[in-house]
Amino acid sequence: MLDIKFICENKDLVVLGAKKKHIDFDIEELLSLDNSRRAILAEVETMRASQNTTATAVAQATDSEEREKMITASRLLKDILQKKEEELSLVMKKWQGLMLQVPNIPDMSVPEGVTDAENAEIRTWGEIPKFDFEPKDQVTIMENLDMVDFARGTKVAGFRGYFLKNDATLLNFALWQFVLNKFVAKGFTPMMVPSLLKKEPFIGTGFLPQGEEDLYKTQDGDYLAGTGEVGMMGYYMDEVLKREDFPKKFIAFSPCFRREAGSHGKDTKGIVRVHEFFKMEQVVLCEASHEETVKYHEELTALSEEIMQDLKIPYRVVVNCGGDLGLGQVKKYDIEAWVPSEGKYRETHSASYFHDFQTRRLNIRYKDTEGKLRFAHSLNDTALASPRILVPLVENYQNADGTITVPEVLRLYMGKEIIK
RNA sequence: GGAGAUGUGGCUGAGUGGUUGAAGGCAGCGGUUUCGAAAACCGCCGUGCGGGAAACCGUACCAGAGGUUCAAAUCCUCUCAUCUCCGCCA
Repeated sequence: MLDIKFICENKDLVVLGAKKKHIDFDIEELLSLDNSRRAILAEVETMRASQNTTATAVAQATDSEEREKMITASRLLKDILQKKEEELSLVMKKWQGLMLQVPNIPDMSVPEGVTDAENAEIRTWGEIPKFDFEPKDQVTIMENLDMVDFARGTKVAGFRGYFLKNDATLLNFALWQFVLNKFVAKGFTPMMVPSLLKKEPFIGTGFLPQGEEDLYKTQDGDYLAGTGEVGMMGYYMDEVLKREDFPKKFIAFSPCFRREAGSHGKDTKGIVRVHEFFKMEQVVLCEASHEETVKYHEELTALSEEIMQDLKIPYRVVVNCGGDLGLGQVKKYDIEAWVPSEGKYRETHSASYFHDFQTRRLNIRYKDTEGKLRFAHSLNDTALASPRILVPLVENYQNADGTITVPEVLRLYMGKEIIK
């Protein structure tokens, strides 16, 4: 959410921002609604003031006739006031609905574009492996080694269902432990966060109301989160934090659930796109300063890259184009890992910052050096998402005989060097 | 799931319809005193929204949502949370 005062004063910026994100948004409707909101509010408050004055006078009145007169007058005004209040509440509801639709303004450095095809590569890392044999794809490799069971996965869990087995399970736990240790060593607070959540943190983080079709919903009106960011950001909802405690850095582990409503035909084979997976997410809250935000954005991205470098998986970093940004995101980098069987890079990490878009909705504040309450800034970035990460891992590490070499950094946790 | 109790500001704790944004205490901030500190004393000390250049004015907020009333922290209804007991359970 943006500040309504900011929207009023920077109409052109907001319009250009929405355009760059290719999000349809009628600012004139909001601005005119905001005018009526203020006008009606002024009327209501004037009437309330009058009622309050009368109530005080009634309480102090000694003359009973005078008293009755005042009560009658107040009764009359009450009806008019109630009608105005209803009008105000209707306008407010509509106003709030529109306010939730205003997209955050993308950074200057975000490239123009509509889809992820127009994301701009900013760097690559690692050598694309040259196999002296025909490299197999994730499904073949893992099924041959009895690491995954899709047939029973779909039997039990339906479309996109899967079981990880044997060394895939061990590999997964090795990855979690490796990543967790790294982030704890770097001062991040390790968290296990809930995924079954009330709607407020979803609205707060920007996943609702727009993204509802991609969320699973319970019969109690709760939703399942598609990322630990939702629960982690909700953690400090409606709180005032200490400025001295910034930056707050978390590494949040959680199960993630996505309906993949918009991508029915995509990635139907394997474990790239599944309804249920696990993720460690980096989440940072910092002071409301663009410079601070940019600093941490680069830092978080570098940490994700460090994991890929430790794992020695070739990747590239792209800066996402305007059309590929979410409602609240100001700027986003994706890390894409090389997938040999597809001959291209596939997204494994995503690092975004939001300025105070999320914290304003979540009401997460702190006192600045002048004692003024301000909304904090928030950022998040994937540390590791699994099982997707297994795809580039097993494909890049496959051997001619069908075995997989375990990345060096995982051997300690995995207890073996070769998966065969 | 059943029974009961509770929910007031950063904390503690008064307040059962009328000038209560809310006594008192603690914490915090500023000052007097002191070489400095402690103690003591004095003052300040919530947030959102609207208006205003500002001082400030108005309005709303006593878990949340509705209702009764000229007037609600106070009365009524529902919801949520916490605590105690029982049941169930990883």
